[in-house]
Amino acid sequence: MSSTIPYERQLNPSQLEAVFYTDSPLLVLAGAGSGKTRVITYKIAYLINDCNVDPGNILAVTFTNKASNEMKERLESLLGKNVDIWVKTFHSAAARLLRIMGNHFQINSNFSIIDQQDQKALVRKIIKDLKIDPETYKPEKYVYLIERAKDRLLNADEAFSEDFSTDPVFYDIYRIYEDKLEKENLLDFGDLIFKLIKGLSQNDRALSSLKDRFRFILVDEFQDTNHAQYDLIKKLTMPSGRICVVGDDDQSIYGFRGARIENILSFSKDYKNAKIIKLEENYRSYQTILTASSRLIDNNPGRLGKKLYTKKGEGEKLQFYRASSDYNEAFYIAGQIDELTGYDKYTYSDIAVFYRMNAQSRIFESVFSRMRIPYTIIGSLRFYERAEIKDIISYIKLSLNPMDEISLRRIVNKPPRGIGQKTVDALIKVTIERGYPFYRIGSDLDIQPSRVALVQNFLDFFETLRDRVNNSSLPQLFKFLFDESGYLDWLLTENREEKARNLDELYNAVEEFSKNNPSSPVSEFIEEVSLNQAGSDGEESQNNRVHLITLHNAKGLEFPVVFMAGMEEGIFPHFLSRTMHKDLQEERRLCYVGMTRAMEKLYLTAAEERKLYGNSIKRGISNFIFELPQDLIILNMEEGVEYTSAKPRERSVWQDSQSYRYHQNRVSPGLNKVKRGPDKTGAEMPDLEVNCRIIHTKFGHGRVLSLERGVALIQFDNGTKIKLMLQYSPIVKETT
DNA sequence: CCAATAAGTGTTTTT
DNA sequence: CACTTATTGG
Repeated sequence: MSSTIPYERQLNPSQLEAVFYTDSPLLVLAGAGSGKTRVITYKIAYLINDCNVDPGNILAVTFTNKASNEMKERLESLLGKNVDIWVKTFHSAAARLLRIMGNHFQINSNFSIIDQQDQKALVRKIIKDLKIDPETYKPEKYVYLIERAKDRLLNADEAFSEDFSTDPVFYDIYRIYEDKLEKENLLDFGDLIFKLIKGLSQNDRALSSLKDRFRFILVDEFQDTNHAQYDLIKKLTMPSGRICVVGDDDQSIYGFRGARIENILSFSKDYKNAKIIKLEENYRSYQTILTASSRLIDNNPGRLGKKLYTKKGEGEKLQFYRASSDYNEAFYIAGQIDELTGYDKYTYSDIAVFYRMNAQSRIFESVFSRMRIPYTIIGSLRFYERAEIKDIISYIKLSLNPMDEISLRRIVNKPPRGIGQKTVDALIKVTIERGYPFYRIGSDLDIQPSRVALVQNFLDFFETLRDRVNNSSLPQLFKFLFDESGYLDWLLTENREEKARNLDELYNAVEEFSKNNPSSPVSEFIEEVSLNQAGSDGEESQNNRVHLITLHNAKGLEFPVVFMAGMEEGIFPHFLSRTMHKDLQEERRLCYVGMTRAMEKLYLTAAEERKLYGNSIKRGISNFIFELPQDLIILNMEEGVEYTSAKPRERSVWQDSQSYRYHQNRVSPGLNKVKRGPDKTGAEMPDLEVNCRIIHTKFGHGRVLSLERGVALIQFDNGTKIKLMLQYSPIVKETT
């Protein structure tokens, strides 16, 4: 091959086959760590470089914005030049297309995009307006149903005739919801795909021009596509068949959001001449990690089945640790991190702690900062979901789309302007009745005389803002908004300095964006913000920190050392995974995903008692632990803590788990006692004094009673008095 | 209309 | 626990 890219040197035979194969639709079944992103990237490069495909004719779909940025970067370094190619998420691609061609199918192209918070608020309002009880008719439930209906390409009427839900109220709510969005020119996430498909199926010309434009489509993380997304793909690639999808049925973890693992199975039915290539060589983990995780995932029925192998060798056994409390669990992990970074070759950034829910990150934050372990939280408090950020963004959304009631309500009285509920209601009523943007409404507005001037003030400000939106640079616009709206002053007088700091960060993001996209209009920034729920990057560049991250967010990443915390029945697998969408299997896949992120060392930890939402609850060890090959696990635990599975009451939850039966009352024989590594040497003795408060990894909080010759007598808060040799004890001084 | 306080509530994962 | 929503009194 006369190519400038050394494919043969950088890809194995199966990968090469996948990259070069273009004769028919291609499904690449790529196991964890088998280089699937690499395959997609090289394939795109191959198409451009060696097959003379115009980059503009390629559409590559990724699962997150982060992934798409990464892929773009890799691609550019591979081709050695900037390429104008669409590497986007389904949602951002659809949004962009709707902006461009929406006018062909009755979509006003300055629609704004609402997020889940807004959806929920809107549905709650609808429920209240219907005068039914939000207790029994929970907004979350209806948001969920509406989203699923949209995935299935059903509007309210269609859902009704298809008998989509057994709940009759749902159809009323959905209908009103649809109506509201339509009137206010708003689209939710599901609409982006849904409306595009609808438009395309009613407009042949638009469809064929799009097919002509995207002559080759590649989809990453195919197992996480929903019905609508797959439908869109089919619309665009049938009958041409120029499509390549890459996925792994074992890593499908977004079923709760409509992802259909079956899409992988359907692929070769839908595309009759599809070719399937499996990638089974893993380049990431040692064999032990692969063996253990395969055993776990084997418990899922109906898998396509892959046998991952590695040439990296056996590696170490997994470690399991059970602490008495969540607090001690965090301390144990902190202690291990100390050792790993002290004696071993590891740096902080080699290490990640995974957990099931964001709420679990708190305890690590407090323990790590006390133990001076640098950390960064990925994706938790999502930046663009913070109230102050949404407020500012809403001002701009409103100026771009003055019919946006949600945004208007949001900001009309922030900061306080003397415009209350009644006045806003009147304002909106007229807006909707007349169909005019509200700012054109003059004196015929039915409000208290004392409010007229106040409303006028607001409208005047808003006029100026609209002018700025059109005529100022992005940074200027935001500066204007911060200052002239009175928002920043309001925050400062209210003593919300942290929020003010967040606005600074927003300003940085704005500057960054306008530097990278000098010619982009404001609306593009807003769109990026609306679709990029993941939030403030930039933190990512902070070097050498332990990553704290949810299992869902961990997909696609890898770390030399991984801790999976909270391996408790009810936490992971989460107890709601049964009621909401009875999917223990998905939880198991999530566990599999977590485990296969680890390259060298994998620690699983659990607490006997854990505080969640205010009260402490005791839970058994996750059944996932018992599904692993026990001979590949080194067991450690705090004294007095047992290696047992869930309590009977909790266990009844898992009637549907094939495995629970085997583990009833299982108690491990001959455990290792708490094993402390060769840790703290004399060099690192804590500097304590009599009476100071300390924290001990194992025993918790206490106070120093006496000190002599490196031995401290400590009174622990739980009543026990113990003499400890400082040199060997996991003690730190309490710093609060 | 608004700020402060009380009450209550729901507890996963995210484009 | 931490957050949102409802109520009250100014």
